[in-house]
Amino acid sequence: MGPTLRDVAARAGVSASAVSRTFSGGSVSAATRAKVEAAAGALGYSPNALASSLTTGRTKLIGLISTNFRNPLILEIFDLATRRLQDRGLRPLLVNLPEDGDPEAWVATMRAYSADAVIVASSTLAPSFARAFADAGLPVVHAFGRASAAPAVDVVGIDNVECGRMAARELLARGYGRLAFLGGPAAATSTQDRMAGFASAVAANGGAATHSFADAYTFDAGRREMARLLDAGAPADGYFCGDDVIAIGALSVLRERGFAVPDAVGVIGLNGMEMAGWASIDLTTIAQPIERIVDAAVARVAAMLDGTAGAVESRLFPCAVIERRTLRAVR
Amino acid sequence: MGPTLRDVAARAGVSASAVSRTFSGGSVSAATRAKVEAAAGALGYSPNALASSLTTGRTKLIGLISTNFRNPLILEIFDLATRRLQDRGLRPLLVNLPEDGDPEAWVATMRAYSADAVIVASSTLAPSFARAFADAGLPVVHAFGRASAAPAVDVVGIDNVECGRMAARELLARGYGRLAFLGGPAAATSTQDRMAGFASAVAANGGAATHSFADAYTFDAGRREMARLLDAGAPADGYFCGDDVIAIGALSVLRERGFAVPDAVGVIGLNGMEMAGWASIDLTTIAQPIERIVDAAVARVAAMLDGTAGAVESRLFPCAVIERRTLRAVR
DNA sequence: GCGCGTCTTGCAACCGGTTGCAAAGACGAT
DNA sequence: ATCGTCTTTGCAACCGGTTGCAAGACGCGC
Repeated sequence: MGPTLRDVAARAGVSASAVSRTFSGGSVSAATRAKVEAAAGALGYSPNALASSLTTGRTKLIGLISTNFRNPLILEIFDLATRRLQDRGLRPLLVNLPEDGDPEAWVATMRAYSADAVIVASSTLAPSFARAFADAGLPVVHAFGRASAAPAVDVVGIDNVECGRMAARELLARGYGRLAFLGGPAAATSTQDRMAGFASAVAANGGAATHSFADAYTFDAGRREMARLLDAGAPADGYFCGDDVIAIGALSVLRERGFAVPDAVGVIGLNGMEMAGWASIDLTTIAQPIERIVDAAVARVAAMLDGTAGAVESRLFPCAVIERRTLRAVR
Repeated sequence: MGPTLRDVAARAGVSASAVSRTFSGGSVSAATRAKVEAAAGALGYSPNALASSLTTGRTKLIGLISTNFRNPLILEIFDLATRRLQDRGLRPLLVNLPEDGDPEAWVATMRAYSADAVIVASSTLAPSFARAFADAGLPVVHAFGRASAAPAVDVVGIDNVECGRMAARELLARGYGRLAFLGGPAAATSTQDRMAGFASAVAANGGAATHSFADAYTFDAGRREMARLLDAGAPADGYFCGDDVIAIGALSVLRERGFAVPDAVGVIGLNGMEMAGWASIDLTTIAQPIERIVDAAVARVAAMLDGTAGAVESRLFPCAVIERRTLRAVR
């Protein structure tokens, strides 16, 4: 399509190697560099990154793989991740993983494009998904993934079990007595971990929590599941929702049906997405430090490419409760 | 890294060409194909798409360039666009365009990666931005862009001027008399067009509309601007907000300050994003047919790659008002 | 002017596929 | 058995850069 390195070489009256070296930081005399740059400028030459990747083995392409393209939280993640990658000269190759996400097809895709590394950004995928990339020799970081004592791949995220406990403590401290976990899809590792932590803390307090699951990370799924719970009778008075969007949906049903929130019924979410703070919503939630997580994930990937990354590790950042108006005051 | 085509050829006892042809749909005998596939399977071979792009000139990489990574609407667009591209075997190379978006750097990036085409998904960027890609010989579609009578690049989107008129008609029909346009950033082409249509329809009715601009497509920016308007006195009673997120922010201030929405003050948004329909928000808005637009943009790109695309064109889809609870009934 | 070390340069091979071309092979008809 | 046609196959050149190597240019001290 455009002019090639040899075109530039011919016009500048130097060899192809000289041109290559001026563009890839090799050692070239000032005179040669000037000639090459003049010729390249005149021709409108720009080096073909893919051709060079053939010999260097580096494409600067980073697979950015995610599910949940419906959850607004992921947009904050994309915004940060793309910025950070771009700042380092890396290019995100975006993958919208279908529900039935078979890793193999995507491993093959990433290999076909010689991605330098892969960031799996998902709190729902099992560790085995990310491991498939590692097994194929692709550097991989699982952002928002489940940590493990003997990790097979790098994980950067939060301690979902601890978040579950934290939610239980908040609800109990405010005198809510009949607690329920209203999670996201049951298959998600984050749902399982949050539920486990929640249940254990409730049990430690001598209580018992019920649990149920919305079938997606959407407002409507949250609404449907809360409506179902209310219709089924014997509702709880303290809900821990495994995601803010679901919490917002659940909240809308509670308010519609005349439950006094937070006095009669309390709701706490998880994620800390921007909309939870919108005036008409005002959801008390456990916020994830998204920026720190994404920064750490990208930094880790960059370190892997430099070869300065150490052993595989799980890095978890602390979450914090953001108090708003869906839980009453501590008694 | 992985095994190469020649490794497979050696193991299968055939030439490299035979392997290449089995994988890229050339004519090969059944016997050879079987041998090659067996060898490839045993070796775990997967073809290097980038190497083949060198000779074929096709990478199946599609630049997906956007601004506004903070507006939830863009997530719906990403979800659809990535799905549609993936369905066609195309790979989105995502670009988060910085504020000071100089096209040249990104044209160079797209050329460096030999992107087959570029989709610019933004209602704020000027036509000249997309044109820079076309000028560099890259097929480009501007989704959500400004149409033109003599288009230089393909545009798929909506008629923002007509949307402005539509908003004015809705407000007037419901008896709101003092109308105001509260747009997004003034530099955005969509803001300018929506305002122009709004002003012209109000003028045609013998009235006059005021206008002002939020400085970003965010809840907070909408809040700030509406608060400023109210503080400045002489507020309007019918607002057309150039974006749903801004409308939701503006609405929150109105409700906080005790204005009766929709009886005393009406608000109509634009976009039709999912959250506008959430129970506690219930924003009347003009919905863009996002799915049709994205489908058309991707289809157009695919046609360009096939060489079946005709002349450059602007394709606009109709918008429709979604009635909710921020405008009173038609009088 | 000479010898030596350092820097710059070009050649040529290579990265991993693709493809035009001609030779080889398969097959049916005569 | 011969001929002609069609298909399959391998060779070798090529896509656009990179890089090891050796030769050439240059500067410096003696």
